[in-house]
Amino acid sequence: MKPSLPQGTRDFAADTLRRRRYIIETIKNVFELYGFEPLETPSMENLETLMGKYGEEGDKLIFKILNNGLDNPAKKESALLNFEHILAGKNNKQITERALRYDLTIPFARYMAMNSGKLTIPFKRYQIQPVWRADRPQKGRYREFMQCDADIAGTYSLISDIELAEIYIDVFKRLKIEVDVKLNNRKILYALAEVTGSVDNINALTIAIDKLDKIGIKKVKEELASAGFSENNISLIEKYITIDGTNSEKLEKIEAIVGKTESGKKGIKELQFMLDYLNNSLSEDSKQTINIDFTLARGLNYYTGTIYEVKAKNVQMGSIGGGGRYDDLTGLFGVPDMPGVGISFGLDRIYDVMEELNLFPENINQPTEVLFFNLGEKESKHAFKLMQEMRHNNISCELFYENSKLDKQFKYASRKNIAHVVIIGSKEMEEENCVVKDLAKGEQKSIPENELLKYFNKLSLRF
RNA sequence: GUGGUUGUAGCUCAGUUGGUUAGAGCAUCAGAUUGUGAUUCUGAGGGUCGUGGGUUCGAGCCCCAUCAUCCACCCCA
Repeated sequence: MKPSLPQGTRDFAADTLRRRRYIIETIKNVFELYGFEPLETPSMENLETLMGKYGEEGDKLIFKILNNGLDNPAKKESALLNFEHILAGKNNKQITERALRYDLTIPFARYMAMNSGKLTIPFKRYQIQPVWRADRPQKGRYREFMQCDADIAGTYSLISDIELAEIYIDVFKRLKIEVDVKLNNRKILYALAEVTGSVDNINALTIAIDKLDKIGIKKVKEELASAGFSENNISLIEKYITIDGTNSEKLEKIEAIVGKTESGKKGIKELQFMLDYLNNSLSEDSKQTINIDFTLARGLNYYTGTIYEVKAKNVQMGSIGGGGRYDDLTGLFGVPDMPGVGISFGLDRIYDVMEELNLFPENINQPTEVLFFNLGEKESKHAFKLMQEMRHNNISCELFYENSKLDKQFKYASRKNIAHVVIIGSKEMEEENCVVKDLAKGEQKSIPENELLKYFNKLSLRF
């Protein structure tokens, strides 16, 4: 059998993994700075936990797990019958009742619903785990990818929404990625639907305007027309989506369009509140990265208030983060009145962006620091003891396993990017010293054995 | 889910309108030299041409299917 990987999945070798961990650590550190606590949930959920939460398209992209025991001959007939339901596009518990998680928000909601009595409310959790989607892979899109989520559940306070925006800014500043953090509010989108009499058709409306920066105003209008919007409404929508200026100018202009409806008023007020806080706390630089964008819609249909989306500048890539406020997430699981707000970082896309823009620090790899050469039986035994002493003092070392020719041992060191080699041959053993060579500089010196540890400690190779 | 691209040695690729034993560079391994490495020289191994069918006297090349890849759409991180 020829080994291969399932579509859209990847192995990660050391170099990649170290860089991924660098990003994860950065995100994790910021999450913890803001008081979030870690949580992990199983890779699979009951199918009914996930179905219907991500819209029709989303349901199709959920990886479903086939039940065991379907090959039981005694149940063949009912299995065939049940499979008919699957073919008809319906789910059937007898065939599949579990699925791989599609995101981290719904599992979190499920967890909240199951533990609402025990948790300290508001509950702030972060979760960094892979998710799976049965999408066709393409640039920046994988079937297995890592999400890094932070959610706050149990408060309507917009301070939590504001904190999440700050987290986006902090993380990307630390990673040195220039970003555009887009902000909108679902209530404003809803208000637009109201004033254009398309509340029932809000999905078509949001999908169309969300595409503005991709397909342009003309095509958006065409799409609206074919979705049945009247000319009057289309020109109103055009006014809406072409609003420009500074953030506060945008808020002023939107007033004229949706300011008369209840939800419009509310949405504007909420955004205004957030902006006031952000303008007060952010540095001048960071203020520029926050941008109100009324065309931002986001597909997930459980959002009800603030919505976020982050795009990297100077690179062609889908959004590298997104999130929003949902005022009733656990309601679906029988626990009412549990509002929340959350954001997600797309690790894999962040990685791709950093790779493309060359943003990873040089010294991110922490290979072995010292390689002890193997120059024979007695010599290696002696070297081994010295090496263990170094290891116990947190210096990562290796001893070459075979007594091979020196050039082979040198090659191993340079291929593994090991900075120093220690050579102990019979001469050195007699004289109780060793030769330390810096491979990058090509310099070497003789050091007494008992000063070896001190020597490397001084170099303080770790960062 | 729809459409297209690509798949030849460990890696990057070449391979004429179908025509004998499928090539190169790099890498690998062995040997030649030095108790001190990215140099040089010599030699070697390694491919059921993604997989399975078909057309043909003959297929790496043509046809079909399938798997994977990259990309666009849909949607999304």
